[in-house]
Amino acid sequence: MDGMVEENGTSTGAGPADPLGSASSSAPASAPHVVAVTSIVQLTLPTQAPSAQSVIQPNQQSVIQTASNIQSVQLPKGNVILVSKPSSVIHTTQGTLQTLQIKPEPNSLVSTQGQSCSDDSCSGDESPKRKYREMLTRRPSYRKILNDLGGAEIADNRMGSKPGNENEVSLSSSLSFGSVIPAGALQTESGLHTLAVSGGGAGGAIVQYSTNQDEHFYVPGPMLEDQTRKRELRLLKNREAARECRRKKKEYIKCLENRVAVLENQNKALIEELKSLKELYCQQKTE
DNA sequence: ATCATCGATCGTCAGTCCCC
DNA sequence: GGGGACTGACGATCGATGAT
Repeated sequence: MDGMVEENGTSTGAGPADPLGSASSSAPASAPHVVAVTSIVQLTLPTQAPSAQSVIQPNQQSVIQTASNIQSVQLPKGNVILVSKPSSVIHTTQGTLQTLQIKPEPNSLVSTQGQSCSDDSCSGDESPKRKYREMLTRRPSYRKILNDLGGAEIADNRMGSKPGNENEVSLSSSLSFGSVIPAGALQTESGLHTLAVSGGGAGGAIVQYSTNQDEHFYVPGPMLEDQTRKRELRLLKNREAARECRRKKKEYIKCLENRVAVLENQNKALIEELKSLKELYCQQKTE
């Protein structure tokens, strides 16, 4: 999922997995596409309102893109339309003058070059097995994805969490390692039992309880101090890592939602433009 | 007021990845 | 290979909401 779309809808990179990016990079430079031209008509489409500006800017990865700014294509009846439309959603990398090939196939909307590939599925030697393998491989971590997005600067707005938990019981004044205490003495609201025990090391120790058969807690002896300290540290780190991971996951999902919105807008605009082009074509045809 | 349900959040475990 | 980081999965908890 490289090359994600940021909130403003601009692509941040031409990542290989970006469906927009992959659609545009395959056009050979300046390949002419004049086929059996019988007549050429140049149209100038009415300029649209600013709100209807192209969603695909010239410096963007366009869904429909060529290397040259004038291109001819074959229409079903042999006519060629040169479209000059300043705010067209169909841009070249260098200009906005471009021709369209309206292919006879019903499913093909707009194509230059005769290759209407707009996703990764058309990349030649990609076998289905290979694609499945890639699907099954672990996707990049949220950290990587967000780094690629340039969103790594997402503020460290950690949720004011503090290490330790609400039910930590400090009995440092009365406990020592090896103590055995009644279970009832450690009741907490949620039933979690973590003891803070002083002595036996620098700054005391956090230990997990254990119970013996007759419902007493056993405070581990000094030999377990290191183990329990390490465990507590590991749990603490993992706790914070889980928080961070969830935060990144939320960001990632937000990005995906934004991307969906942008692509929906693009799709809408393209459909509208195609509609108007078809109308123009029909007009020309009837004349 | 009480109960059931649902969604969100959290902590923990386990598996995987990645760097040294 | 070892250790740390990351993340999916699971269960527990909590608050909101609707039904009774």
